[in-house]
Amino acid sequence: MRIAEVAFPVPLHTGFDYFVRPGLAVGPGWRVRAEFGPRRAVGTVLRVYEGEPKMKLKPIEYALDRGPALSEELLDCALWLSRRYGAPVGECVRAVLPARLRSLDEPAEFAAAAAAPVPGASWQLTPGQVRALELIRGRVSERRPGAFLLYGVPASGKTEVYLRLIRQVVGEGGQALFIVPEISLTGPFFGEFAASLNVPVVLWHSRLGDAERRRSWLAVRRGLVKVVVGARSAALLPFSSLRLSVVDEEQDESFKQEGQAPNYHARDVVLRRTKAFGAVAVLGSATPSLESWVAVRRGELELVNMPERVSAARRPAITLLAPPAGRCVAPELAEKLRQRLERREQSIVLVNRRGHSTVLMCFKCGWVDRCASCGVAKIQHEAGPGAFELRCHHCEARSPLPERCPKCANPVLRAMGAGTQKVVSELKKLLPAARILRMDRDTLSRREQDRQLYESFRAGRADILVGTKLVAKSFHFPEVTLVGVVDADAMLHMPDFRASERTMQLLVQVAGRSGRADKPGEVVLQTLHPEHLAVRSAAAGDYGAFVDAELGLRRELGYPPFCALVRLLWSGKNEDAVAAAAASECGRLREALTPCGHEVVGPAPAVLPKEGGRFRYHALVKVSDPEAALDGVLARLRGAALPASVRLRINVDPYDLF
DNA sequence: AGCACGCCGACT
DNA sequence: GTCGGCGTGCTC
Repeated sequence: MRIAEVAFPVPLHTGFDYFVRPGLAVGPGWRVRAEFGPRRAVGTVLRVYEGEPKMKLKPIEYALDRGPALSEELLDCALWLSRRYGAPVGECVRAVLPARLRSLDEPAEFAAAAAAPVPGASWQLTPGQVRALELIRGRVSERRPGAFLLYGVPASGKTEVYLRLIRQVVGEGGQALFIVPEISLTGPFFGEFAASLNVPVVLWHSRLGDAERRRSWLAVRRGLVKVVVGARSAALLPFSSLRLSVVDEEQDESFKQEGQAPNYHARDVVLRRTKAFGAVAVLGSATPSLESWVAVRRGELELVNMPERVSAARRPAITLLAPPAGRCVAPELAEKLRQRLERREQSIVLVNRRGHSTVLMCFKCGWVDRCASCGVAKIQHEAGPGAFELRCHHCEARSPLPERCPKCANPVLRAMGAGTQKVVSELKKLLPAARILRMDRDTLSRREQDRQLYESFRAGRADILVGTKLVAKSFHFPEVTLVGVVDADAMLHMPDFRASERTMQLLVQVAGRSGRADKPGEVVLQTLHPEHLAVRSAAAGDYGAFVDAELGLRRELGYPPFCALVRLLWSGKNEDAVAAAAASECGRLREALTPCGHEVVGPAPAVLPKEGGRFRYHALVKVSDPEAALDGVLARLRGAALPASVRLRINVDPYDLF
């Protein structure tokens, strides 16, 4: 009897066997409809085999299409996602299929956004660019697979290298994938980039509507689309003739999908799929992730160095300052801002937090207002001129500012620290003539405002841009000659082993915004920890020294990239049941894994202790030898029995440890 | 995730 | 009496 194993889009780790009627054409990757429990559902065939079933099988009713919806390569990718990230197969299959795919027989013509022709770049390439292009181009045209880490200091012209490689591949008829961070935020700015490619480009990100998503997906599958510029999910598109993949800012955390299974990392998916196509992958960064450095040492990535900045651009001068008491901006920084104002040059001020200030606290009893549904401290926001409210930065719930402590009635409630709003109002007082723009998640939440904001700053209609780390992204503001960081060490104190790496990368990136053109740039970092490795190396512009030292620390402490982490998150409405399930499972895991040299940390209430009325407990498994042991650990976790009221989420290589 | 089944509270 | 709440269990 012919049997088909079918995956359904449900959070279950198994496929389900169905009887295949003689004469029914189905195979791996085909979409089929069948009875699934009390309902009928569309599933995807994982494999077809000949066998005698142990139980009575239901039949497949029919196939939705006349061929497979998923190529062998893409189905294989879905199965790999499931294994690598411990995610239910059906959800992995769903992740590589567009929502509401009706049929595969839609019209074949496809007009991608037309690109305005741009004169070919004629400027002189740096020796680094020439070397990089020779090496990678050769590999592309010889059709030899390869994976490169393009390590280029800020302003070394990585984008020009990407563009030339993409044009080459398109000229040879192949497909190119270009993945960039946060395209849903920066998407509006990519028009000019797409135009400079001079070929039809498809933008792929999470804000696309169903119809456009479906059309683009099918066009990529048919090979009608040659270039995709997209967010992380573009790594899961159904390429037919992929020849080149580029991941820009490869260290960026937005490439890791958190929150929803499968918790994949687009960088890893790209590397695997590009290899499957025998194609060339390029990971580019001025501040590569420690994972990629280790991959270079292991020979999995080839390092390509671009140490020179293009044209006359020089590295900005960097000054360290102690943060001033009682205010946000030190007099020295204020003075430098004033000088820029006089010279009609622009400045960027980075603040790590949106809102007005940090936690609101009662100075008598220590009471802190926490969000009822998330359990985290609320942040003070300026709702209007001089009017304040509290906001939960997790769920965005708002509440009025209490006049006195609800616990001890003490009227003295104080908010510490500084957010973007407070820095803006302080700067307005210090520099009344300055035209100041603010850019953070709050200002970008209003549609189209982001583009206006960006354009008015670039057009010189403002003098100072105050913002969160969004301002560190690769926008080009040629008139910026000063970058100030109000709280350079804000992230260092996060209880997270990546705190140092994140700080270093952010500081290098934001410093790179200063002095790009012929005007020399300057950077001021306000920090209480000028001696800290991340701050010191950022100030010295020595990423290599940072990487060496930090890798030493990671190895010593047994953190990635020298082990794999698996974060386990149990949640449920009954806190006792959640805690008990977490404890017993951790006990069993510890018993099984400790003898193998792995470590189980926890369980403990999650840093975000509640979400949507569900209590959360978490634990961390450190897998010391991921190559050999990760599969086994994940298999053990999948098999774990749980009470029905408790849900377990598995996150492999987590970035979110809260 | 759906969806059914089952066992307790306030309605016509 | 039964409509409906959501805890529990199952899906080839």
